[in-house]
Amino acid sequence: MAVDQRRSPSASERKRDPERTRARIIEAAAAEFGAKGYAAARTSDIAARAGVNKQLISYYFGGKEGLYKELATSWHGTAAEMASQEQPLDAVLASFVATTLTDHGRVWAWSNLADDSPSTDQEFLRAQVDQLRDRQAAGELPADLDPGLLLLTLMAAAAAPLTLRQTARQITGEDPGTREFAEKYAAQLALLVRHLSGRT
Amino acid sequence: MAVDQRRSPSASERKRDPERTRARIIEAAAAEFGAKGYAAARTSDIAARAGVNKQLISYYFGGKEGLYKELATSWHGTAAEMASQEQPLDAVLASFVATTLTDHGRVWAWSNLADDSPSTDQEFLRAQVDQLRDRQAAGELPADLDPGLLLLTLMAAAAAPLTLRQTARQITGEDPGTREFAEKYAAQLALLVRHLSGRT
DNA sequence: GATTAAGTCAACCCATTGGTTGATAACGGA
DNA sequence: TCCGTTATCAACCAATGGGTTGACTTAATC
Repeated sequence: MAVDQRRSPSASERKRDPERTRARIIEAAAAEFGAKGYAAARTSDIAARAGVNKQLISYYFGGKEGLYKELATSWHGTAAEMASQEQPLDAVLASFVATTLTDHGRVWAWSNLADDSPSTDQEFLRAQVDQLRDRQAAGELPADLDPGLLLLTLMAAAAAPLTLRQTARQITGEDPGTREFAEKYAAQLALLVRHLSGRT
Repeated sequence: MAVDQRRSPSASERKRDPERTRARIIEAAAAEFGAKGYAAARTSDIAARAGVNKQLISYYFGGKEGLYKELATSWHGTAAEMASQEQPLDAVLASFVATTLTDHGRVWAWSNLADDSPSTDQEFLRAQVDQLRDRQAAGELPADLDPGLLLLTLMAAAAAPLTLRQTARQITGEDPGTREFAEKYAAQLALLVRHLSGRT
């Protein structure tokens, strides 16, 4: 360790780095909460995974619950971006399927079952509903469906490998958590919405 | 309490009734596990809800986990029946939507997220896949879809008010746990599969 | 009626878990 | 270089929660 440490302290070789520590804790929390859900997740496990003393969870986030809330709100920004870009419906569904494989997605699924926190970003949902309405107006989707409920159906369908994880495994015999499965499933969904749009 | 208790002991006015006690505990467990999930559910709450001493959970089921497993397997019989009857697809979906409002359904959803227990009955799933394949052969559903994945999609879609509970609430502004919502949603799904089948 | 078995409960036990404390080390500015 | 602040940690703490113990009560059997 003969490296001069006084200069350029932002490099990765630092003894103390609050930013990095915070980030590591959040990342570890996403993994743990995502894997086991809030109640079953252990703060000591989160700290261990982050490679950090568990007291730092209190120090930075005010405890387990604070950390969870931070996590829940932290990706609202990300979702908002995703909403803005106009893509073919296939692509939207595919990207949604993809996010269900992330830790974020898993936490989202857990939080959807519990009735504690506001899970999804309102902006995102509104934008998506509007987009569906547009597609209906353009004849891309049947006009007699309620766009809100349709969005709900499509999101649930896309999230199936996550929310119905065990069932998916039992039906297909494969692990629904892999990228291959997600791609195959997304392809199937694309096929399905094509049928929906009338063009067989 | 001047009622003669010695005669006809199977009536509801008994001091001790193991059957009833067992049933009450199971019922209470379904409610608690369904509401909060396994990890967050408290055995004392289950006992309290059942109006019974919490030790009886150990006595009858060997503890929290035993109770949970009992619960998980207890409705496999019920599901099997549901599978056998040949109904129009609308009806199948509707009954599936309906079961997502029950405590059973909620527990099922939780157990699907966690990777602990075998959640759904294998028989049931196989039967449903076969049924879908038949419908494809009959031209009722597009033949180019994989029947297994299609079942997954349909189940996920039907379970949306449960698995995407918070999101559903945010999208529609209503409580997705009510019977009215379930009916409205089932109607929407019926409409959707009709579009799928080609007959616009 | 006596004896045994089954059912139920109040009280206690102890491992787990989230959180706190106080000490210590690193960093940055005077 | 010294000092105050910030970051980090090991050890400790209180509460929670699932489980057990032992006593007591009801029901069935002889």
